[in-house]
Amino acid sequence: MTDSDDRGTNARTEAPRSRGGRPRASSRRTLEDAASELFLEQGYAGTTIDQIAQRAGVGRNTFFNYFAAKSDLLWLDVDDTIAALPGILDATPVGIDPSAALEHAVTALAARHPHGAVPIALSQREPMATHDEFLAAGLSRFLLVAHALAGFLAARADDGVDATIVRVAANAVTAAAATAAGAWALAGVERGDLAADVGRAIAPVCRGFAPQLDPKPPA
Amino acid sequence: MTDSDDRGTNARTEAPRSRGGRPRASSRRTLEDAASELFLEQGYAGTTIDQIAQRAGVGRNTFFNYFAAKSDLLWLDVDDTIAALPGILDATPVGIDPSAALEHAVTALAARHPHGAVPIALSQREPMATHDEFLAAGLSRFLLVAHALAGFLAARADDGVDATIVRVAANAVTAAAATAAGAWALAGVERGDLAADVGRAIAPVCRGFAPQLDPKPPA
DNA sequence: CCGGTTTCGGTACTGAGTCCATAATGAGTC
DNA sequence: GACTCATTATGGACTCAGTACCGAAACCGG
Repeated sequence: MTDSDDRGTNARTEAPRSRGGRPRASSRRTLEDAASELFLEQGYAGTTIDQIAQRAGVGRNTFFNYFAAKSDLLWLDVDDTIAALPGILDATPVGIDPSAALEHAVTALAARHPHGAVPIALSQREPMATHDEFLAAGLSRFLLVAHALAGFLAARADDGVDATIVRVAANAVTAAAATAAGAWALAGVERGDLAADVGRAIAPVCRGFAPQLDPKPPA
Repeated sequence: MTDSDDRGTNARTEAPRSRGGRPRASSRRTLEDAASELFLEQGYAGTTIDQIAQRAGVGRNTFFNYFAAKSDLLWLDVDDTIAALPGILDATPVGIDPSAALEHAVTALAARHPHGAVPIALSQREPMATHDEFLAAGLSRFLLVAHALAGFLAARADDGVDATIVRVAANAVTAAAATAAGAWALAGVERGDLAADVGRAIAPVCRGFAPQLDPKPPA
């Protein structure tokens, strides 16, 4: 996650292919599938990038053309949903209070997430034993979301609102949502509606920050 | 942070030295100092563990006897404060509502933190350029705190309270506190009272979760 | 066919973290 | 003092992620 260029974390856009050039022999998908298989067989830590590339029929360097780090493979589904966040924020109605808009946007994001899309590491917890690296890579996603929410809040809240409290609220809401999403993912087959779970989790936080974020009624 | 044994993250206890054995030639402190110097001179990424060990007059492997990972060096002061959390939780009065107890404990923890103790990476941000690794290592600390708070809440809250909401509340409070602490650390010399800042940040969260965490008044 | 552009693939390198075998040191014991 | 035992230090060898570089392959428009 040290990159800000094309490849890696948030670059799932399928190759703009501006002009010419050699075609991408092994579409990103092939690497994802190879990795998923190997992770199931040998676990995450027990799988090397060489093996992934080899099974995908590709050179080792090609792997790094598509992913910035091995740990990015653990968050594929989540990255798709995160990529939709900016659009959702833009589409959030403007007439409502900032705290309500925040709650609305995050719930909408959760609703957009495919029901079966559970990160590899969470759906196969036992054979993985990666907790640390998995979570560390997850923090990058957390920060992306929290940063986007903070910008959203700052734009909608009164100018008088302290910038720090905006970031605190954004991070707290993100943490609540992430916790609920994690519990949802770990619930296994009998998991229910992600949006409902996330909504229940963030509602208290939004309520708590509402007095400071929302404009006072003029009365 | 892959370890649960003596060394690493949370082992700042100064050598119980139960019985005999070769003396610890280079007390952990020497390594910390050597690392701090080198980080200032060359930045975090530009400093290798070999260099740190060499300046401390110690073999490379000895470094790993005291720290589980290079990134642990970035969080020395924070680890000290986190180590005090269990004691603070135990000392929190039992007569009050769980949400108030949570707020009280976290504020007390912040109050205990030494005023000048700012993590290396935050106090010297420009020359470091490590944001990613720094934050990833920080997540381990976050989880330690959040887990402790969740256990605390679970013990104090009504039995009827959903376990997930307890974890959501603990994580949201931890996120709020961490955000405020980060802003405090980045504020530079004119930073004020950490406990006050943290208190302001977590109060809305605690207030928001109070209806679900605290026992209903019998009336 | 030719320049331009992009990807592919190999080699080589750095550095973190692990493993292991061995040496050094000290405490307790006889 | 000699012996044993536990603890720590140290060095060598190893794996693997991630980076840098370069030449070759493949496609594009002209």
